[in-house]
Amino acid sequence: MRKRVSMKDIAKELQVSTALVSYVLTGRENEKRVSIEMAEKIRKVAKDLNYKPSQLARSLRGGATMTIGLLLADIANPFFASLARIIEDEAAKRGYVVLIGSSDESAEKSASLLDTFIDRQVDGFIIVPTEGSKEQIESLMEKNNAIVLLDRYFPDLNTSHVCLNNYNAIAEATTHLIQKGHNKIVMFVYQSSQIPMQERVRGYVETMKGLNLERNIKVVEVPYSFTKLEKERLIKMTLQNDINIDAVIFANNSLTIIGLYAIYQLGLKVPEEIAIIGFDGSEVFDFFYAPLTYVEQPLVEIGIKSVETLIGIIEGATEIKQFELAHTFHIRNSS
Amino acid sequence: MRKRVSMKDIAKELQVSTALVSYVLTGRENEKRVSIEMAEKIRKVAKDLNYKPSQLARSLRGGATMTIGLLLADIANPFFASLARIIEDEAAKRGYVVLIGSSDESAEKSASLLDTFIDRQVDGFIIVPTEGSKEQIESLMEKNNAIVLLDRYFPDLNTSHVCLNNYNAIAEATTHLIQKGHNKIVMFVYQSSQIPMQERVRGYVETMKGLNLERNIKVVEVPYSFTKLEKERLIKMTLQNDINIDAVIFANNSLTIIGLYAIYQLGLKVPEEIAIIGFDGSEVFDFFYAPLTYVEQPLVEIGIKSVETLIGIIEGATEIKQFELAHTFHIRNSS
DNA sequence: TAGAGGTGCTTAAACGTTTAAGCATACTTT
DNA sequence: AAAGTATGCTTAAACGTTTAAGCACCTCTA
Repeated sequence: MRKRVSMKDIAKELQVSTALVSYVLTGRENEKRVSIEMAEKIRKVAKDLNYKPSQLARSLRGGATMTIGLLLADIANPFFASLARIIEDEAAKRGYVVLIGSSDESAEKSASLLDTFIDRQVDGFIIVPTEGSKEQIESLMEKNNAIVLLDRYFPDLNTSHVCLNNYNAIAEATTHLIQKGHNKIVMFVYQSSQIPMQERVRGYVETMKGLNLERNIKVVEVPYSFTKLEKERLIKMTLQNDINIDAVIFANNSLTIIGLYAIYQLGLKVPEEIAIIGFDGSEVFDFFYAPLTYVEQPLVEIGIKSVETLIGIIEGATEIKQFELAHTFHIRNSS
Repeated sequence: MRKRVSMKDIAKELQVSTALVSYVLTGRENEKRVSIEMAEKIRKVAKDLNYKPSQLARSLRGGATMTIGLLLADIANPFFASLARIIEDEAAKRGYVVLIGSSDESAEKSASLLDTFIDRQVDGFIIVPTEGSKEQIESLMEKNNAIVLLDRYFPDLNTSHVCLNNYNAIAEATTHLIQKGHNKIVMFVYQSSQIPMQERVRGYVETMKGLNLERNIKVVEVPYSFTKLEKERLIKMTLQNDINIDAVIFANNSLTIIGLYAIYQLGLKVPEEIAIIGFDGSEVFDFFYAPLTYVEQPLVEIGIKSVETLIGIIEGATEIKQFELAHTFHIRNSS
């Protein structure tokens, strides 16, 4: 790599100090009373030499790296990939660059990725917290880092967050199924103490209770650590063992897709033998033999709000903002 | 944010020079003849103060940022998302961090993202080049940057690259269809002068010629700029207007998925009325009413090879490495 | 006993910015 | 004519590392 062109080179060329060059190239020539002629000369030489400021030096000196650390569960998961895309675009608009990491829902990986982000001195964090990462978040908070939690949060941690109103989403789905005449509804969720799952369960449970279907409540907890095949088997067994089940709600995207494999293999008629409600949307939902009714999250809004909020904090905002955004419910053939 | 702990703090604490601290903490205490006792003390204080080196300062001084710029077409596309995941993991293993950008196949966005990468002084680039970005790559090459092209390349540019052996992949697919008794095979590709598309077309055309089916050759070029709906419409019209068509090959992932929507809407029986071969795999392929026969790319191998090659170049390798990796052909119900 | 060599440390510059402080010089004002 | 102020620039330190060069001091060898 050829030697970088630095302010020093421009300064030398014009026999002036680097201070002057800095003033002009950061657009503070008026404030710093640089003569118009000199400003022009500096800009010209900068252009001629194809000068590019070193973000590195700027960051070292100024403290800000204009970098955001984004910790997701898995970037290969379409839900997070889309979110990442939106966040990157939004961040780029504001001059920020995004470092992405995938925790795979492991607290260990989460810790190690957060450490990397710290080493890189990111200005702020957007985090989809995994189970068991509460202490990590707390430790970041103690050090006064800018943080926005995404998709999930810890109720006893006073952080900004952006997520879905999970209760409402599932409550509407449950109500819809009941109105359609289903009442033996089973819900598949990930075994998780995290708020979103809890809220989704609550949305289901309370709605069932409210319509006097308490005795029909059935929540199946699928361990996240299961392989795809094990999850599929658990779903199949559940549906086979209780033939009264006439509807299922899958509490998230990957469970929905795995669930579809299970139902497909069981050869169940949808929605006659079983109605299905999925989560987050996917092309798969369109191609399943009964196009799926599903809950859609407002991805764009979630992405933009999280970046906005984070940059707000980075720039000094102290107010804690907690967004619970509204879902969209798409009714199609599976219910 | 609390003030950072720097080497200076450690040095002050022990009344020594920062040089000594640096020698110890970068593990060169022997080489630099630091006494064992002193080394121990320094390590202890570093730990007590929870010292974290500043990558920023290190980079500024040393030149290397331990950062890779990864330019994709679109991170929200599952193919690229999976690739990104593999590349990140592989890079992380070697101490590198990855900056990701999505060009949307636009040369302008590509230029602007590459500029961002340059500003951030990435040590190397992994690039899925878009049409019209040849000059950008050339300009990077002139400045002696470490570059690996991914998925595509420019034949007259002497860069390292990692991609699929596209010719073989489509040749096998074509042969398979013909063996199954299809001979009016149409291929849908993106309008693109890029090598991979050209090679895929060549794989189809030469195979057809080789089996005396020259007059049946039909390649439909879909403009990338079309909306999803326009693409779908073009595919539908093609299949409706020529009722002799008995098989289709979709030359990439997104065309396959859009094509499936089209075929689904036309209500064609698969493979009786039309056989289908898809590209890259997707859960959708499993749920289509005839699970799809498709060409799979060796994602993991592609990802790892590209990182390996790039880091090789960063570390001084001058040899140009060009990989054309082998596909896997999955035969299922659609053909 | 002088020189060679080893040991354990320090000094100071360098990477490329930003920025507070200061210094001439010229022009106004009273 | 002295004081004030505006103009246009420079100086030098700072951010947190790395590293070449050098300085004492000690021990060995011939």
